[in-house]
Amino acid sequence: MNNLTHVLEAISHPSRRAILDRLSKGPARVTEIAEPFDMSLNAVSKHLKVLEGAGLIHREKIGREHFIEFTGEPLRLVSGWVHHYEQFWNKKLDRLEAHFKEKGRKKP
Amino acid sequence: MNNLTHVLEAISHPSRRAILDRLSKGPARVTEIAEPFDMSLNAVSKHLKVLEGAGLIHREKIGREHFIEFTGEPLRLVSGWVHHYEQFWNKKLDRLEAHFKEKGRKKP
DNA sequence: ATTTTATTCAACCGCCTGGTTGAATATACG
DNA sequence: CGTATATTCAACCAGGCGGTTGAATAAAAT
Repeated sequence: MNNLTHVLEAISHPSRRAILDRLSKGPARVTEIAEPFDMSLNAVSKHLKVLEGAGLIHREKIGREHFIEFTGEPLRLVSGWVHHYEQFWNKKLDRLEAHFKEKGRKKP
Repeated sequence: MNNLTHVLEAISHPSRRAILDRLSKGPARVTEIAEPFDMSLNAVSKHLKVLEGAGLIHREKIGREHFIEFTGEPLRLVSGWVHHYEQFWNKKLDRLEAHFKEKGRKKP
């Protein structure tokens, strides 16, 4: 499974997006991250593992505490993928026009 | 479940992204879409239903044939979501700087 | 009218996911 | 030392996902 798939699967879960949102405001320990959620610490720990697997967070262990830091770079993949389709909603282009624009041809 | 979640789940599967890629080049019937894939027609039909549920395709039934057309607009949601995080990989900003930029404060 | 074609529906299956609880591990604190 | 804290590991479970096959439906073709 490629990296884009990993990243998309990771961010497709609302709780994981919420975790990323939290982390985008600064690093935090696992317990801190889990605190506002209505689920067990273990569940959050699992979500963090998924995010880590997608490269969206980085973990620094200091003593018994794990400091989790957001790593936005993999989202570049998502941005790149979706960018290909921007022509389909920008400028009210219809599908066919977008197609020809894509191919670099003149409009029919 | 909100719409962004629907869209992200839909595009997180490689086969569905491949289907979207195909459809971005022009509409097609279900059988045509399924042809290049190494899976049953039924499986493709299910994938199309997921994409339809996310609003990423539109279906026009003409006789017994279903013409499937790509609808890029829901990808706007993805673009918008990921846009929030662009600062984390653009301009080599580190996390903290990005944080302060986000808040509109001066750098420390 | 019969047959072929396009598509979905329904049931089934194996596997993964997202959650739980309880134990294990490792570090910090008294 | 013994105990409390931070985190993960392991086992379990319900439910959904992605796939299959076979039947149903509807339209076209002969």
